[in-house]
Amino acid sequence: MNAEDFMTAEMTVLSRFLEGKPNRDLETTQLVSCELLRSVGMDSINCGINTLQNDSLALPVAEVQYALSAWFEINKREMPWRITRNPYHIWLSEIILQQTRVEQGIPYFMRLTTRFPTVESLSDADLDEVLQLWEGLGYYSRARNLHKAAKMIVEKWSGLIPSALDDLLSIPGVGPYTAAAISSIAFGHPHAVLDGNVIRVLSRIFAFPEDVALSSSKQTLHKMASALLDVRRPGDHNESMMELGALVCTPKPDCPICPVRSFCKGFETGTPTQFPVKRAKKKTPHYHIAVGVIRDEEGRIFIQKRSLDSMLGGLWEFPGGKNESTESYQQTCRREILEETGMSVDVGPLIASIPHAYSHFKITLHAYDCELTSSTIPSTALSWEWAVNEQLQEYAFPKANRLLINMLTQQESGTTEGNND
DNA sequence: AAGGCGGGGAG
DNA sequence: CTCCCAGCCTT
Repeated sequence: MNAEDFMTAEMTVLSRFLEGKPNRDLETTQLVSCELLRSVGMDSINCGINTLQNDSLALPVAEVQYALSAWFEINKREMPWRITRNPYHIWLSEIILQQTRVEQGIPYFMRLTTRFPTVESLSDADLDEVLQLWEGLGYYSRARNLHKAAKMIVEKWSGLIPSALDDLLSIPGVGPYTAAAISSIAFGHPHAVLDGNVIRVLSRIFAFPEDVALSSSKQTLHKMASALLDVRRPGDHNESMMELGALVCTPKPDCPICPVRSFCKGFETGTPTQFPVKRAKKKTPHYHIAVGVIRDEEGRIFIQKRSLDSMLGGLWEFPGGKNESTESYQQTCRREILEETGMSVDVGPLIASIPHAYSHFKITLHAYDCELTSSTIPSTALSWEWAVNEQLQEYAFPKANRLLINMLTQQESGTTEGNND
């Protein structure tokens, strides 16, 4: 087909789409080839609902692309990183958005780009400051890798984000998704992204019957995404797939308003929510953590910095640790503080018990008022500080620790200002 | 291939 | 409560 015929075909497809008459049998539309489907085993998979047929799975790619682009232009949300193609901003936004909702990430993007307008300014910063700006966003290895990556980009590429997939993949914190996203959105290179949204959309369109966590499934889904990619506008296409997954093809999908429902096997069979197929995850354990609030003679509070390679690495915390169930929480508190810092304390009254959920376990943080009984200088391998209340705002703390700090601050202001109740 | 790694919003 | 989000890294 020559270019002119292709244009004509596209116009035909578009006008039919706009008339609400998508037509699977248009001979001018590109089809996801049966060869592709066969190569990934989709022609003979019994998904338990019905046996999938090549014909019922073949997608008119041009129609789907038009449906997606038309929907996207009308429905896309405004985001601060959508007003630019500055690769640095695209990179930063993609790191922020890993496992993170757009609404949650926006204020962090604004603060980080304001404080660090360039890769150089980010690479020159202290990791502590980056972590402080990242506090509350979770997955702190992203912040550590971001900082490490900035230094690498300055050294290796003179501060310019590379555009080639292999170069991007060599950057700490940049994996297959992020590399394809930066490459396509910032540089217009034809790489399809495969994230949680795209996996959901594609697994429903194709009624993909296998566990999407398997690497073989990822490969298959990526081939599908690549076959569907609109190489004339890769970035917009990728964003439209993800936006569809975020706004329409959600865990509880709104199929009646979906622009591609007429191409969707999941919709056709009335069982879109059966996809994507995921194995049940095991339930999370619940730990009890006891920590101590220790003040010196000047009323400053003891805090320590978590090891960089640990969970919540680089953040600050109150000393303490996990209860071993053969002991009381007070005993846990005393034992852990001695082990971690070498300081002996008398454990006083309970200040608060704060519940908190992590992704793979739950904790209750029991905080005790502690009295230092040894004059020993803390002999911990970790960094530590005696900090006054105002300073506590300048350190990065995990969520449960931050809640405790807020309670301490409230207590203090309540006693100094006098309680009217 | 499997598990670790945060926090928040939706239902 | 549960689910899951513009995933990456280590083992």
